[in-house]
Amino acid sequence: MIYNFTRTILMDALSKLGVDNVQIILEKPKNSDFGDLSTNIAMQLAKQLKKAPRLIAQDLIDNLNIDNNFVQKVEIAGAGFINFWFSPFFFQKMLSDISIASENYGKQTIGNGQKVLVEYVSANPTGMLHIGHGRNGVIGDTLANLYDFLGYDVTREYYFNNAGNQMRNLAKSVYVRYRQLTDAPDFEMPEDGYFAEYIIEIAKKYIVENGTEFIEQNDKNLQKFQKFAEIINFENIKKTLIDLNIHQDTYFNENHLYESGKIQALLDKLKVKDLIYEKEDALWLRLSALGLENDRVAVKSTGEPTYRLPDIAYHIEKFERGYDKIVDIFGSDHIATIPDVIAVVKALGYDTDRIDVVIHQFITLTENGQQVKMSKRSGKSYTLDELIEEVGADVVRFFLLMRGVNTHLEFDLNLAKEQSDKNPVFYLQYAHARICSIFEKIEKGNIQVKFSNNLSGINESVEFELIKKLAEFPYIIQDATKNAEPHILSDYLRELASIFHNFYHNCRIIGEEALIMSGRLALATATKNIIANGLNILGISSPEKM
RNA sequence: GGUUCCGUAGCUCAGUAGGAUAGAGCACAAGUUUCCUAAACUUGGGGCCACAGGUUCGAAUCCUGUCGGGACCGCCA
Repeated sequence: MIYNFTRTILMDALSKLGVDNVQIILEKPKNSDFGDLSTNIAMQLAKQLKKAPRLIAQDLIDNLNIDNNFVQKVEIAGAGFINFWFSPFFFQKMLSDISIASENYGKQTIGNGQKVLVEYVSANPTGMLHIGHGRNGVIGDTLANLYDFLGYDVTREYYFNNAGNQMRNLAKSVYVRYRQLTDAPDFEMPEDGYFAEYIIEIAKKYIVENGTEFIEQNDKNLQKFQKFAEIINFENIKKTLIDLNIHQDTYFNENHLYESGKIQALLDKLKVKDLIYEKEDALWLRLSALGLENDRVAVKSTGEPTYRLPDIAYHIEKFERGYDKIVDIFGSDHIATIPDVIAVVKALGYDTDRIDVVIHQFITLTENGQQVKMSKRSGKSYTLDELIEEVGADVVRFFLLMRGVNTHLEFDLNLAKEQSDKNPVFYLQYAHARICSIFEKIEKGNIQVKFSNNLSGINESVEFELIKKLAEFPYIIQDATKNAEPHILSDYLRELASIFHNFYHNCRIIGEEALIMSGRLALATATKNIIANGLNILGISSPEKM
């Protein structure tokens, strides 16, 4: 509100000076000596107008149509900043608007019902999810929540491949474990097999359900083991996702692309466009014609396609399903392959600007200051299940979301396990619980509260600080979504909680005179709603008691 | 060797449409409770923003290079 208000009066003044089409940057000064809001527009225009910034600033102020009910003071400072101070009445009005919107404050319609597909997790059913999948899933799920909050029509998709090499490997590994448990203790695991403990569990389960009769190693039998393992793995994965409060609407099987003929259709199209050619019995994508470094194999000499072909077909499929926006969440291990896929999809005539690829970096787990190695081969990797079990879903989600997606985040197990004030999750949740307890006290103590629209009881600077922070919420949501950075929201909530705790410490609610009490209750209610909404978007619970 | 991410306080990290004195949490030190939850609040010390150049009124932020760490560079996905 202060942003729109200030932008409007500035634009008005600018047009009086004959300046149009400039973007006005408004920011909250770090130092409160510089007012409630600040703009550097005069400095921005210095070059264009060939005039000293401070003189431009003065011209602007002279032309500002200032309503003294809203604006207390405007000053020029430093090299040419224009600083605004707002009136208590304005802050009261802001709080009033926030209160009227109630739980819907911050919800927006800018998405306008546009269809967004967010794809995340997308782990193949070869085993348990690990912490890397967790980061992927939690980022995707939170972005989906954000889009939803902004009024987009969101579909959450999980893409998987239950065929191919990795799955055959899995089948073989389970089969070997089965043989080891039945007739052949010395049967050797394939070199690139899955060595993790759960493979043995699957084999044991197979025995429980099917007995221990001798099973010959052949394709048909391996198929049976594969299907068996796949079903168990998917059950486990889905359970883990639910435990972490990650939701998916649709599961898309890569195989569908083959069965429906989409892969063949893609190959045909590529041939027509001369983007594919044969060399050494394989089919190669002519990526060099699309501005990329090297051509890559699309179909191996064995006749099997590489992952590139279905990836391209899948993106086309997404376009054809009519999505306005396509969001992919990938780990940094995919970073090299994405340009290939995008380039081909673009060459086939699709508007790839609608694709937003979010790449997150890897995680390092530390315990007692030591890095916990995560190795797939040895099977010693920490599973998501174990992590959730140990520290709880709220903590896992928050820790995975509290850093920029582009940082190599360090997951400190000791800190995560800490059930104390050191753990940043509880700081937020505690603010929520504190507010709830005020209302509980009022209810139980039969305290009379007269709610009124008159917020003139709000006059302390801590209260204004809190209102300013509350008013940022809608912009924070937009920012976090646009930049695909959930941590923008978690950082904001932490700051909000901090200002609230400060307010709580300085301003009593119960027992104050009616006007002050009702005003502060409105403030507490608004804070509670925003924390609850924010935590909900992050997929974290808002406890009423702690 | 190439591509890419990162390098900011003792530790973990914000800040990168160029702007005012570079911030937060933790750790460390000192304080706050007859009063709505002390899982809280207040105050303090702590910095060659990896390094070197460049662009300009102004650079942690943009450009070039160097160094250090992660990821990727396959007829694996």
